[in-house]
Amino acid sequence: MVRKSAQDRRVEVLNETLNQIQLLGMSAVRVADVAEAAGVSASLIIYHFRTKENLIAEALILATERDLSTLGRVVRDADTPIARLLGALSWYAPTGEARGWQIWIDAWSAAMRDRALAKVLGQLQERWIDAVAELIGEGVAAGDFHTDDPVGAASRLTALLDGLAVRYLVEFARPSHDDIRRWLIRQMAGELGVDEDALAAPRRA
Amino acid sequence: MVRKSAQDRRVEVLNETLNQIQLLGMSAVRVADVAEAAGVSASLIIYHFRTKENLIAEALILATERDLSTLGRVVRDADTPIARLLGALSWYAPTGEARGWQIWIDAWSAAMRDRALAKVLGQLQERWIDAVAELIGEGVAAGDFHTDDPVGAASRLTALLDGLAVRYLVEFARPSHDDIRRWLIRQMAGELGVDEDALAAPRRA
DNA sequence: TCCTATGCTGAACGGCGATTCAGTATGGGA
DNA sequence: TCCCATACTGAATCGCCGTTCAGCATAGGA
Repeated sequence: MVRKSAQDRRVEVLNETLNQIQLLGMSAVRVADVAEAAGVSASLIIYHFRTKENLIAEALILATERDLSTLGRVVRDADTPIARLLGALSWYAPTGEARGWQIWIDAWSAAMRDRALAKVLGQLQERWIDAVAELIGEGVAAGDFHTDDPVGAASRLTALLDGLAVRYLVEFARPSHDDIRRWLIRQMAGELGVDEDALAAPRRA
Repeated sequence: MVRKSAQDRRVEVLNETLNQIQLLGMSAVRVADVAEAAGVSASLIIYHFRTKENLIAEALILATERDLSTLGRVVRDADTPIARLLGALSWYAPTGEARGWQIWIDAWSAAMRDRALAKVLGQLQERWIDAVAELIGEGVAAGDFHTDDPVGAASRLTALLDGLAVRYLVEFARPSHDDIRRWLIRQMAGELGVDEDALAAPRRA
């Protein structure tokens, strides 16, 4: 065993924890699974995190931080309001690269009975809605979008995507990639008073 | 212990199972919890259902049947297309009387890793969408609604409600009853080309 | 170079919870 | 009335898994 600094080892283990949660589900992961996947002993994990509950809580916090910072990057990478909003929502959508979706569905289920977890999820969701609302606000200021309730529009857009995510990930009667994209654009058009075509091909506009 | 017919005992236990799932969560219920709540021994439950997994699977099947038959009743009880659709969706909404919502969120999480469960949920969801689509179709025929894609509209409406249900039930930044109702009506109006006012007060129309 | 703080381990522990089992008792048919 | 199929039970079993513990080993400062 290569000896590492506590800090390094912790993030290493947390990453593997996220992998395993995604693979096996939050309620099914065993400490031993994470240990094996990370190539360390189970006791090491307890040594660093004290309890399994702690391990999972920290892993979820790490995941929210990552998601939010990725969101920031995605937003910074586009220039027009339309492209930025579309980029953000496309990344949020279950068909995007956001690999963590399954984790959030697990987390919802757990959070219904876990105050602390509910709080973490609440912050994540609030920051998502705020970010989307802000993008919408920018678009309104630029004259691209038209709505008098950016926050409401952001809530509804993300809620629709949450609902679609469930259907996409649970694998039954799965809506196609294209359906989801089309529906997202339709919803944006309706909420923001934009032409669907302007959304469908923003780069060629 | 009063001795009952196997059939009676089974439904009794299944009901108590659903209660306990809602109370404790699908992954946390123990056979002993259900047994205690039902006033029987744990062995009785295994006697009737062979395994815990089975017990939960059967309970969920029962729950879907109930939901669907309640849906049928709700729909039958209203007369105009607008009232029927609104009734159905209001019942589906997490603010409605549908007491089982938490169970479905748990079930989503489990279904991501359980083919059989995913199939049950798929059927439930498909029948919901079909029913809603049919109501929309009726409304279109009657000239109340306008859309060329009833199934798509039904999918999006129910997906939005799924997403809102999560926010409502996880208890963080919970949208209010009224928000949800307003948003539902707004979405219906957008999807179906109806006046929001006609939806907001259908009985006085 | 040595020494120690600390990263790390394997083996054992402990308790929990599903399932088994051997047996009890009762409702309903003959 | 009697009898037995079967509903039902308590106690025991058994495997699983988080956590503890006693010690090992190494990086890095003195």
